[in-house]
Amino acid sequence: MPELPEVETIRMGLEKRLQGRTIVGVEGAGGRLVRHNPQGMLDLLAHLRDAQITEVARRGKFMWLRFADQDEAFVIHLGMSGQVRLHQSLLPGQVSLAKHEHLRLTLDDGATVSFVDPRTFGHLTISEVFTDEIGREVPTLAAALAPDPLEVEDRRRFLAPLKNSSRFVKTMLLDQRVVSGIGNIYADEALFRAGVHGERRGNALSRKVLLGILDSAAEVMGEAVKVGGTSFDALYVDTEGNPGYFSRRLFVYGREGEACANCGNQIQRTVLQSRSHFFCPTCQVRPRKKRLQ
DNA sequence: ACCGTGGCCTGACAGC
DNA sequence: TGCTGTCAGGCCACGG
Repeated sequence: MPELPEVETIRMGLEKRLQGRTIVGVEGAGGRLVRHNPQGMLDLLAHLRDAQITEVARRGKFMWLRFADQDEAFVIHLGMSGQVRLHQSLLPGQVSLAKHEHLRLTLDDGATVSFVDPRTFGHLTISEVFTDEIGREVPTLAAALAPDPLEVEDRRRFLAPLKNSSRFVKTMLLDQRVVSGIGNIYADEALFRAGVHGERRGNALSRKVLLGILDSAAEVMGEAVKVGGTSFDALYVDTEGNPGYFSRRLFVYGREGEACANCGNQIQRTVLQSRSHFFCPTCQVRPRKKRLQ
């Protein structure tokens, strides 16, 4: 579930408490979460044990820890239901891993970091890093990822694939190889703010309109980071267990039948590639339909 | 190369 | 208070 703002909220929470710390204890349950590791859970634990954390980094929805004297990063992807929780110390009765707790790290200050994921769509992976075309060190696991709109100021960098394709613009916003970090919530919010329907084709939109969509995406995600992201339920909470407060500032997502804040007409929901698409039918003009024979 | 669908999983919620 | 169906913030693999 978490998109860029939620992952960034968690990254900041981790950075505050993990940077400079050394991992003194590791406990892992294995299973689906480590499916991308060729060497499995034991190798992952071996990389983490006694490692000193130097950095907590993020691109799009991927997050990773870097360590002193290691070329490998510990990559965390939360999928739909992944959580990372910090505790000052081990609570009584917390000795063994809880249900859906797949990995637990103990730090040299006694704090613990737990990775929880009921649906196991997320993954935890050790991956080597390389230096990408904009000079950032990123894990090879995330090599196909485009940069995200909050790390690249010049949004023209994202234009070419959008402008040259006849795919739906919403589909491309969700394509992490085109621009990363945007998921279903923020795609709909960015399109609403830009006044563009998600079923417009990329090559049917002007560069100006496309840049406007990218600006809106950066703007809405930046605002969401400031209030800790979007929580609809207890599935998304930050590292301290607190929800984010951006759901009250969503204009269209999850608001089918409610009045559009801009024009007062009813927000509609449609399905695009098996996923909900929320939009205002008057503020976001649909593409012209081909005349049926 | 694209679109649409279904699958991966569990839990929450609505309606009966 | 069940039960059953539907849905979910991500992503990937099919088939057409």
